[in-house]
Amino acid sequence: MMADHAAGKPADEGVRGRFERIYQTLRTRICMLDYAPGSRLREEDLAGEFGVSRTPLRRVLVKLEAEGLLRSVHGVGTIVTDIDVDELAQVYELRIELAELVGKLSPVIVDAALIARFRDIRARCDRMVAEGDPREFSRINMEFFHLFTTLTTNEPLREISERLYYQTARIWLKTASRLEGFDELLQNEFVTFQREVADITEAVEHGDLTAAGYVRRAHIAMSFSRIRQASGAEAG
Amino acid sequence: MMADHAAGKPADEGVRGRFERIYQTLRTRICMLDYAPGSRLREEDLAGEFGVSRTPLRRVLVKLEAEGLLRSVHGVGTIVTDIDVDELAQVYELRIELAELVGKLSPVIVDAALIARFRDIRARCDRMVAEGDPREFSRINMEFFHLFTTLTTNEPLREISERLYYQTARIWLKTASRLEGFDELLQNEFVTFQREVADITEAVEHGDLTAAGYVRRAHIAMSFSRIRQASGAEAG
DNA sequence: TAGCATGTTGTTGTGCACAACATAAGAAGA
DNA sequence: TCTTCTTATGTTGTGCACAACAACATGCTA
Repeated sequence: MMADHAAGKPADEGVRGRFERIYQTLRTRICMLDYAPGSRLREEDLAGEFGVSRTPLRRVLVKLEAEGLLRSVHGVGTIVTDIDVDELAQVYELRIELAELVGKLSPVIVDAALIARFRDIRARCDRMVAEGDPREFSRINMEFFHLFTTLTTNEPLREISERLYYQTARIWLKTASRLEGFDELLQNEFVTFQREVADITEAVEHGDLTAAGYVRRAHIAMSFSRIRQASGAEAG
Repeated sequence: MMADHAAGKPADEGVRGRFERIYQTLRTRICMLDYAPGSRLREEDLAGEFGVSRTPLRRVLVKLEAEGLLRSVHGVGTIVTDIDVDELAQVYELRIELAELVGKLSPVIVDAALIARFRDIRARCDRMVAEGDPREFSRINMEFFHLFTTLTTNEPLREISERLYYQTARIWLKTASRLEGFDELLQNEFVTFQREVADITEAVEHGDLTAAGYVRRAHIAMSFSRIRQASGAEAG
């Protein structure tokens, strides 16, 4: 009856569950900039950390590479991809359209439990704004995204939205890290997101998922516009 | 100076090229029903056929499993997934919307070479209709899909459209195989597709990619409606 | 003869050793 | 001192052997 040496590692998880756990862990680290863009990872180190061999770990790396978050180069290493605002323009262009579709295709039946989840995250969002931590902002932003995608039951749409979201998730933190000192701009980002959460929550409360989709669409478009402006001001 | 023992295997292809070649080969076999839904594949056989070990081949199988075309079960085998019309409803729902987006997001500049490709496939489509072979229909349909996606330069949109297309590509051949003897229905399918190709070709000739997207959208929706009807008539 | 336990066979999953490859350091030469 | 070739080092890619697991066949028992 040996206990697991690592926390958060249930003994009854199958190979599929283990794969998912490692995958999500690494994906979160990349998107929270725990792994800086351009930095090198070693397969053996990661394998050792998660208590497996290189072989099953490589399956995770292959998937992350297919999603554009990593790049394995023979004889060099596994490099965390760098991101550029211009390269992400097409991804945002598509995310904008898919956000609208989330409110239109196969909408869920809104029940009390769903409304409660939106109200809960809205309350935590309000607290986050008071503190003003970019990292906490990114965390709640990620959580809110997952909640938003549950508004549709169209599974392919949810999968694709998730994939595109994680391709763009890093750019906000990366841009924000260059704006330290400009607290007004950061505070504006927090308040804007706060309004988005409030508006979408109220739309869900009224059962108007189409409206929720339009609000989300508009906010994604405006968010990217601000990111592009902040990057352009830096470069120009 | 050993010559390659297999045709279509250039010696200068990198590991990336080899991966893509094996991947597309297996994907085509699955979608052309060369591998019947539910049939079992052996990793070692496939590895031997392509002249590699199991290790690199498994990367291909992992990707095909992620796309829903295969299912690896420990101790059992690698099974070609079966497809159901009802399960594909959501995929079609999304494909319909993405087809419209292809004509709207980042449209390409239409030049003479692009028009020539559409006219070429239109001519071959006309010849196909005269012969009336379901397999040849599927092949041209696949080729036309790839040509259609070149109407947008939005790379994520093209990738996602491709993935969803191959998830649904088998259902037509599978449904058609049950309709042998109903030559009128098959001929109707051919002629309908012929009209789609003609309409989209003319839209491209006029540089109206938005219209091309709408035509494509309508045809995908109608095609799935007919497939659902044919399946329902069988079951009911 | 039905039911069950058990061994046998076949397949995918994993770990490990080595090959292929790229990079950087260092030495030799001009 | 600069250039260039060689060598050393470190990393990912591949092949192979074995473990984990499931399905099937076989024989034993009631």
